Amino acid sequence: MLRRVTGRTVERIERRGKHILMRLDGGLTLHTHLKMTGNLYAIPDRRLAPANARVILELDDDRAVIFEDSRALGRMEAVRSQSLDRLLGGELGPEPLSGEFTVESLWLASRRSKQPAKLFLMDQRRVAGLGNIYAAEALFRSRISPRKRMSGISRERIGSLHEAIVGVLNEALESACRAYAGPGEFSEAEDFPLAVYGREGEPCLECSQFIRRITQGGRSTYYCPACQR
DNA sequence: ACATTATCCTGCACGC
DNA sequence: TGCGTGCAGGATAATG
Repeated sequence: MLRRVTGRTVERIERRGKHILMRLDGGLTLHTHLKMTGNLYAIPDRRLAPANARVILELDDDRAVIFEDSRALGRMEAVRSQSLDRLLGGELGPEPLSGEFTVESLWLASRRSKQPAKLFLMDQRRVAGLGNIYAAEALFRSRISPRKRMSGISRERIGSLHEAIVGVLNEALESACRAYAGPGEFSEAEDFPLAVYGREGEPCLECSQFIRRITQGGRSTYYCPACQR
């Protein structure tokens, strides 16, 4: 598959949700999803490529692009841009930090969804790019129970949910930038302080009630049973 | 039509 | 100490 990218020019690099798109000439796109443990970065000298690299893309100067993925859940594939864009266009919701993600659009989508709030937020067709951690944090901030059926949430709460999503993502982006320590390297304390995620049994920062962990859609959800209704 | 579960894969936290 | 077991995660396929 990577044979198809040899000799191509990278025209530009884009991102849609959690998808990284390297646009190549000839209508091809090198499509990468990092999943949990993937890492993608450029190094100034291809001879410095780490031994555990899954993919090494040698550029025409000395540099190289490295794709690492310790748990191997990530994907990198070369596909026709046209079919990829059609796929992502249909499967991905609005970019949460763009103008198309508004209180109104979230409100409208919420009206026709019976999904529990947590699963709604994790559903990439609803909002692009929200994962387990930030979905839980956004729900905590807007005081919505992760189990709450989406269509049953008030207009006012949807407003604060929208605000919470944007706020959480902006803070996450900020801390990621702060933690950036060179190509492929991030310092400790990568995340901003998390209020609920990973804090099962610890006291809620707002009310001291113990944070609870439940399973939704096969994944852990953390929330405060007192603050979130 | 919907919801739950298995699958991919490996590092890590456990328990004995 | 060292081994084995099981779980975690995002997305999708398969099953109920």
